[in-house]
Amino acid sequence: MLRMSIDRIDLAGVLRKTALLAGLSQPELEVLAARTSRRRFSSGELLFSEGEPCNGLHIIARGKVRIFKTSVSGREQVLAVNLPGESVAEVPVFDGGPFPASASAVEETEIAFISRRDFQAYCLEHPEVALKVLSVVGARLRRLVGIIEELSFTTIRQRLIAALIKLAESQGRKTARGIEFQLPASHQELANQLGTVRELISRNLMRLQAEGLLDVDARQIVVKDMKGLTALLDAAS
Amino acid sequence: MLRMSIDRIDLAGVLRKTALLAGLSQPELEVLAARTSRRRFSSGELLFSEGEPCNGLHIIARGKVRIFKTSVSGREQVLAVNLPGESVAEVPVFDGGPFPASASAVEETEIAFISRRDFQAYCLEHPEVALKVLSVVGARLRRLVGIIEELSFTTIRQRLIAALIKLAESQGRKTARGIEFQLPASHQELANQLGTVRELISRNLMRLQAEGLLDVDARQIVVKDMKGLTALLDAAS
DNA sequence: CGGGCACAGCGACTTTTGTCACTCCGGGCG
DNA sequence: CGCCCGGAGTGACAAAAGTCGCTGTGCCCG
Repeated sequence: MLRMSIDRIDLAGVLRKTALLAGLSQPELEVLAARTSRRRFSSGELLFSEGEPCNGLHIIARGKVRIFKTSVSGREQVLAVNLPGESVAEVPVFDGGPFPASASAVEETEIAFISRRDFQAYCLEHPEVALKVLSVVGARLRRLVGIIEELSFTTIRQRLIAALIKLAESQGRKTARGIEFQLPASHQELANQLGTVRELISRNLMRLQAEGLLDVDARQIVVKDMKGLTALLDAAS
Repeated sequence: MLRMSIDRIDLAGVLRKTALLAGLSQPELEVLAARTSRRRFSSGELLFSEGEPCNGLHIIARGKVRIFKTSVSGREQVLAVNLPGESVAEVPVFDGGPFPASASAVEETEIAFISRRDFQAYCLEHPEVALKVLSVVGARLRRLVGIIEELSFTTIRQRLIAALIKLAESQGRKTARGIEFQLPASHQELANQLGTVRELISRNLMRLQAEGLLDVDARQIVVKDMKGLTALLDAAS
């Protein structure tokens, strides 16, 4: 019983931190929390698979979730990676259709789960929440359009360069040798995110190294010539 | 004055037929219609361009609208083609951001336009409309995911075959020679929709003809071997 | 400590895709 | 009538992407 109540309080705290529900009062959060269940997933585990029916909203309380499509030949294309406070699969909650993609936990992950009916009902009573959902879905849609743009207009080399620049800016430490950082994932996973295969990541990294722009040592990257790198992006070949 | 009132009635009729607003009562439609303005676009004209701020919802009363991205090198990727009764650019209306893509009229087109503030306010008063918007946006998102899947996993040949099959099923007439139909657009436009260039459409059509699956005569297509065609799709190389 | 495994590097190809530069054809129009 | 134009077919390439098959290298685990 005590255990139960601790869970509840905890859940309300989680819900308060989600973009979707930010700004709701404590009592309102409690109401939702009471209707929320927890689910735990270990690293690599599937939250759900493409095509399955969806019966509720997933909110990430802890961990990291990867949304992706799988091809018949086993290739994957990552559509998004979501962090705590973000929600997953908002769309099928509202249009009643199946999941458009699969989701897996990248690390040990905890999910707060609200059933479709409860959340829909809640939105009807709180139209401002519906509008929040709409803007979250909007952000998702913009990212998808961005992915399409990349896939359709750029080469893998350019996508890789863009990803490296983004990483350098967000994670990089300046050292005497240049801007240093670690690749956040295996080549395989990077390939999945950029829409290609492992080998091309490897090759293109080597090529950039040969051109003197990078130093690559396993996952450790040193950007030696940031200017040159960004220049390659603008030069749309 | 009479002219004005005819317009109003007409507008309410248009609004009633849109998926977003289906099910609203006549008086409600009138209220919205009163806040709606008309815009006319001739074939090829731009409704708006990617990156511009968005100040309202576009509902297609008549005509056909093409949503697309443009690359620096001038290539285009079509994201959607929308018909009367459908809305365009729902997302930026709600998240306040700029248009994620451009839109042009494919033919003579008439738009009913509702300002952002008016439509948002309306959604707050009628939460069920917000949910409708959500499911329309959801459908859009699903199609984008489909495009990503195609771009990431399939070759142009396969995309073309898929498109031909879809056309054959929706537009085809059975004749002695096979299933006949006309390509709905120029090779250039088809290329824009499949994310490639004109030449590849041409070549791949020729190749399918050489393989005996099709007869191509300018835009006239005769599918001689539907089975063979669908077989090529399933055979994921 | 030996084996299994995930990850990465790499050579040798094959296919696909994209680019250029023409040619051809069928209107429409001055 | 002669010309211009947009749409389409095409050959010759060049580049990018993908496939196979191995090798090497840590690392965990029995």
